[in-house]
Amino acid sequence: MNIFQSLIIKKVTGAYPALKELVGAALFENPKNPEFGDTALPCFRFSSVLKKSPAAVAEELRNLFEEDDSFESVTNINGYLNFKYRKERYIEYVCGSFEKNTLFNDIKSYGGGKTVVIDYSHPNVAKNMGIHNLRSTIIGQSIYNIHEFLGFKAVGVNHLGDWGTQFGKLMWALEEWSSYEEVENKGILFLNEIYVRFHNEAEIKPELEEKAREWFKKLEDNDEPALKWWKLFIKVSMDAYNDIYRRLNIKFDHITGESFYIKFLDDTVNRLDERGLTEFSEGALVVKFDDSENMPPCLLKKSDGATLYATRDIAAAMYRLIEFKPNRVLYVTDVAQELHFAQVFKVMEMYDPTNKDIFRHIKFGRLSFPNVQMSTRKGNIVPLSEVLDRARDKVLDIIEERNADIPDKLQTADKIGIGAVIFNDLSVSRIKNIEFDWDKTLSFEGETGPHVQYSYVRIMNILEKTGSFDTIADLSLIKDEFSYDLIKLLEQFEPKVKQACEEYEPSVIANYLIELSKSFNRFYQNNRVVGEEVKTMQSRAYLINILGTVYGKCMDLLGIPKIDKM
RNA sequence: GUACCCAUAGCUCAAUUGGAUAGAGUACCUGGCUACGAACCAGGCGGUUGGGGGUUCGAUUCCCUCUGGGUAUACCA
Repeated sequence: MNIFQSLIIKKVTGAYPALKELVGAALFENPKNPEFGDTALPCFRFSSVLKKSPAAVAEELRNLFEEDDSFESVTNINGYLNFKYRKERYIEYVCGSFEKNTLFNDIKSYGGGKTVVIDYSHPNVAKNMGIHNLRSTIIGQSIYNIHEFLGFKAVGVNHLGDWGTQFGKLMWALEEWSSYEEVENKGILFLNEIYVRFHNEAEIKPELEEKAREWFKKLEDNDEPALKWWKLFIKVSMDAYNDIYRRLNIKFDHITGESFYIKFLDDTVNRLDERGLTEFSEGALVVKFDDSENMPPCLLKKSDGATLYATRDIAAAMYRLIEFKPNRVLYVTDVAQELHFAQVFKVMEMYDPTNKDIFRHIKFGRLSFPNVQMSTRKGNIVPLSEVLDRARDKVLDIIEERNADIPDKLQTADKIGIGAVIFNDLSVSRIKNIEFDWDKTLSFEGETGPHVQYSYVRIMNILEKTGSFDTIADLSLIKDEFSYDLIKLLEQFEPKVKQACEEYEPSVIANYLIELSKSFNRFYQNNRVVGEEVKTMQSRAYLINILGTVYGKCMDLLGIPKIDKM
């Protein structure tokens, strides 16, 4: 809420105390048609309290502002009370709030240091990171960035899939067909090949599955050769993952695989036992839910006594509660795991009712390639590194065509490719399924990553050319509608970032970035900065400088690389 | 079978969380570079918000139902 809106509320509740309970920030709306005004107060909800029609209420309230010189006009249209701010005061107010980063400081206290644990990316060791890992990784990182910016204590967790019989398969296969050195040299793609080959052979010779189980048992028993293989898998995998994380600017505070929680499993099951939550059903140890939950039971142990995915996630959840004392724990995964997390969270709540509001499944829709079925076993997943390389190469072609003389072409192309891939993902609501489309993603026009980066380049070029100056900009020179629209949009920065945080929706910021870009480009078309009369240039450069800060921050929050020249 | 999610312009998506004449991009058709970068700007075309009921001052939004698509559904993760 800005100072004008505070003033409106103060006057309205002063004159009509009965409205006090109804009036709040949520009541103000941005008029659909900017001709109406800068902010609007819908009077529909007041009408029942004051026993008058909305239009009559609006008319009465309008009279309160007859003498008020904070507003250029106050009009009553269809039950909406529309306010036009006194422009120069509004401009001063918005620009002032960005001055010396006071607004940023205000935003940064929003989280109040509350701890939010965010579990994202979590690739499966020895498996190549594919396009299916992409969404979790970049959505998770963006949510992390947003929380951190808003003053939460964000804890990024990479929960590696580093345990299970698939490692037994690899160990047996490598002992037979390969060597430690070969794996070390050829890396993770080689492990994928071996994995596929194992499954092909196992279709003919089912006894191989038994061999794999034997090797996994060796691993569970800390057998030295098995352990050596396993450690190699992790090293080779992390090398590959870190390459991608570096390119995408992904960071974690804790990297702990499933194997880390093995030692807590017995204790976890015991705790649930002590609360009387467990029972045997069809030979398996389960937690059953109330009928109203409409969920199948959560399996803790198979009939053979082995633990399951859910058991490990419950153990991990309990560990995180103790280790991080979080106010919230977010799991950024595919929507397909909805039931799994619903079960795990319910078990956590049954164990301790105060856990009810802590855990959240941040689910997202499928990202698919046209005509590609994902299956690691068949080996036809699309490796993420190849996607990024291909994006870079396609961008490189376009750069050669349009602007061949920029420096660091390869590096720039990589950043544009990455920005394109990230923006393509983050610009739509999480829940939507996305079919990856090269042409759409790498298009340089319209609502795309390259376009967002291009506008930033233009902003920065202006600032580079105006240089810095000591004199204070004369804001009264800002009068045109394009600047004013831009300023109104800049005021939205704080609410937009908060909304993105509350809804765990980076797309809110992506869409805001598009709005900023459009508004800036209109400004750019109609207002020159460089070459104008000094005072005018300074006032415009001042505005563009604020825009650059906000724009750049939004790019940072999404993880879109910033570029000087493109 | 059951549960959850999705359905808005030819296509990809928004819509201030129940508000004003449902908005952008793209595609298509016009017009604009002797310019701080035309990867841009201005204009045009395009809608029974999947169908039908209901709730109310007001529904793309909430409820019911039907249709179409997706996901999950006990010893994989």
